[in-house]
Amino acid sequence: MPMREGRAASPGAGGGRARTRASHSRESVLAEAVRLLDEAGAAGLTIRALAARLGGGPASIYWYVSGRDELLDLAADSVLAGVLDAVRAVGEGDPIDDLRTIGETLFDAIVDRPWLGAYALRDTGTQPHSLRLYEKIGEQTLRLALTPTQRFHATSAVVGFVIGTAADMGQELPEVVASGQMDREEYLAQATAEWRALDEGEFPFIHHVVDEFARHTDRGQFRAGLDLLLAGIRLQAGA
Amino acid sequence: MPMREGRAASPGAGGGRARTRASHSRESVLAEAVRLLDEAGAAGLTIRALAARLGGGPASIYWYVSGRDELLDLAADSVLAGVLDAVRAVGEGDPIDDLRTIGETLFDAIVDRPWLGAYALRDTGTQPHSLRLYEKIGEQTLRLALTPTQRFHATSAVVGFVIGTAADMGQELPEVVASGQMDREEYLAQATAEWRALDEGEFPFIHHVVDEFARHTDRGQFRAGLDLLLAGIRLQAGA
DNA sequence: ACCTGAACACCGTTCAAGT
DNA sequence: ACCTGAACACCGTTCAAGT
Repeated sequence: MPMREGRAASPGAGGGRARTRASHSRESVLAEAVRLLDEAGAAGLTIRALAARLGGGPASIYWYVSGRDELLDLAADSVLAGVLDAVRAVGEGDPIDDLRTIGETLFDAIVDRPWLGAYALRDTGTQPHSLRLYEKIGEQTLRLALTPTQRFHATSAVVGFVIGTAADMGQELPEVVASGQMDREEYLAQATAEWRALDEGEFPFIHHVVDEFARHTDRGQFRAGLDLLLAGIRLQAGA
Repeated sequence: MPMREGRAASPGAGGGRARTRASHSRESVLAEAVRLLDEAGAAGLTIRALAARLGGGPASIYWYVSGRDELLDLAADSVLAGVLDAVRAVGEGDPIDDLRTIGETLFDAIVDRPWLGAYALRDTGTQPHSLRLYEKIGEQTLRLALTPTQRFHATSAVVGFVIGTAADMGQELPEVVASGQMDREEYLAQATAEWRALDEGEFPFIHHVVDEFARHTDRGQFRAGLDLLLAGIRLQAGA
């Protein structure tokens, strides 16, 4: 694991002498990885494409990162710095409300960057910002009348729900939208039509909620689910 | 999309004439895919490996399936037949208890087959068993005093929590366990040690729950979170 | 109808060698 | 200390051709 502190030797800064050899830094590698991920998704982040954009060969990446997996882990974690910053002031209000605020901020970040879902908050050992975000969420439960076990479970549940739901929604649109053949509205309309075509005796629930489905937004659905979970936590805390 | 009904022309059945050309069926392709997934995980399911095990060339797979993605989708869905069967009799008890039973059964199936997490209940349009499982979960909410919108949200929340949490836990152990260098206990011990080494002033929550973390089981953690969500749903239904 | 052969256009990763 | 060149051992997918 060759992990050094990046010394920020960004090309083109200063001197003006013509460069023949490419030179990166850990920060620039991760920043470019994030840019590539934003443009092309997780599948688009290849070692070779990343190296090409940095102006070097594939092998150079391995100086900064042990492999593609670690690259994804670190790139995802680096983005959580922004989430952490956005919730820095949270923690003075009603604890449940604050949990909701943090959860929504994290959810929005993943909706913005669907590739985040699969890698955010995965390994607190290698992801420093994930660790701090987990801590931040957990701290809200310290202000609730719960046992340590209950706090641990409540925090895990919130994290699991937010990440799980967001990750699921991020990849929800199968192939069609990704390839630009269809937008979200068309997709919803088609799925709705398929649901209506099902036998009503065999699928009573589907028919019962098909109108809700047609109207739903991912964010509203997430918000409602999070509120149910938070209601359960509040009940347990007797608050 | 060349999707025909499989006609089950499994080799070796009947005649006894020596076969020179490989011959599959859609069912045998999916069954072998599941076997490969169980042995080697999602990364191990390559078109080439699958074809080799079926005794043919890679191109033959494309007769039964439009590509690797559809293969994963269908293989995952095929396994849900077992889950559906296991919960067929559920639906006569307390609705919340029945939701818990279905949720746990699905969770256990994903723990057994970690590759399931990323593909189960993803697209009701192409996954018939996922559709039926979603219907089954939703039907329990029909017996609760909720509005259609609330039923839709409750069902989505349960599905999201179960799949999300299970998927997360299925890939939770990063590299070390997969490569067999470390078992779960060692991993937990190391992570616990790292948590204890953190500054207590900066990470009060981590220190507060480190003992719980050291003792926790994935299933217990899942169960506790699901109960919090179900408590929220029960509260909303006034039951 | 269903499979083969062979190619196309990629991958991640390693490692000796260079600077 | 950090990067290049070049190779190794793979991939998914396509498509004309065969049976």
